[in-house]
Amino acid sequence: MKISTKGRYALRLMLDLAMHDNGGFIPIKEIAKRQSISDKYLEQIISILGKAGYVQGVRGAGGGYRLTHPLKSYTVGMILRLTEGSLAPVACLEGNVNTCERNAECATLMVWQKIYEAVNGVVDSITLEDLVEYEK
Amino acid sequence: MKISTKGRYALRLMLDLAMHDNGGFIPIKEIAKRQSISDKYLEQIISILGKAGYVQGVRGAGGGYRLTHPLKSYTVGMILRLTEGSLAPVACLEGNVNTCERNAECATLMVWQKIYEAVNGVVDSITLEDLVEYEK
DNA sequence: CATTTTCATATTAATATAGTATGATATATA
DNA sequence: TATATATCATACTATATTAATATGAAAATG
Repeated sequence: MKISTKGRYALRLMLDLAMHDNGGFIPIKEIAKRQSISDKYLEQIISILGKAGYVQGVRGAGGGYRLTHPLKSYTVGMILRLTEGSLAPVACLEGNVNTCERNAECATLMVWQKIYEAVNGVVDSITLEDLVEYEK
Repeated sequence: MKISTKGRYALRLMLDLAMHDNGGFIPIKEIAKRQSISDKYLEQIISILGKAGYVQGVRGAGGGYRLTHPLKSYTVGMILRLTEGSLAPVACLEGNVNTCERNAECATLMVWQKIYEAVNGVVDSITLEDLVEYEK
């Protein structure tokens, strides 16, 4: 039941971009240094965020990344789901297809559903704006 | 953010014991067959439950396992924590020692704490009795 | 054209997961 | 007492995932 470094770093990355946003572009190396995370690993992670349109990257000297939307439009859930994949505690709650044929009689499924809803409730109710506010 | 087979099987195992409780001992093989789980793997899992006193095992012909306490005294949280370990979404929320020196300034920690509390809230509020009721 | 930075992909070490496999020990029953 | 049944205890293993590292191409700036 752990969030991997990928999701954790992605959140710290987005929060770092939010905290240091001055309209310009922030190089990954700066963030990596501030957050004490491998810059090459961060590159991979931010690439996911870039492809989803959460951040914009500009190459070359003076380049870097910046957020593309207002802080309040990023929920923690969006960021974690993008980088971690589904936050469902079991695979049979994922996607469209119900792979497990025991679903109907499965009492434990109720447990996983409730955990799922509880987690979603938390991550979808917190935005980057909240985190920036909190950090100040 | 997945619950492993260990925790999932442990819960199904306990629920199976609860559903088929007739005062006597139920062999692992029976449960394994009903639940379509490897009996040798179940043996390992129930051994953990046995050491914690959640079930009692009796060897030999006519032997097997049975629950040691009333259904309502087993929460899903007890069973999952025992088999999965802590349900904390990040290691720095675990145990007594705060390994991470960033804790004080860490805004993301707030997120993990809230997830942790939400998950605990769910699993500690559901008992085996609830699951048996639900399955009927 | 030299430097900076993103962008893209391949490789790898370490760890965790999900079991199998082997066999000893205890109990009931014939 | 022999046989079958079942727990109990460990050792082993295949596969997948995690958490990076490594290499280098492409683009932009001064």
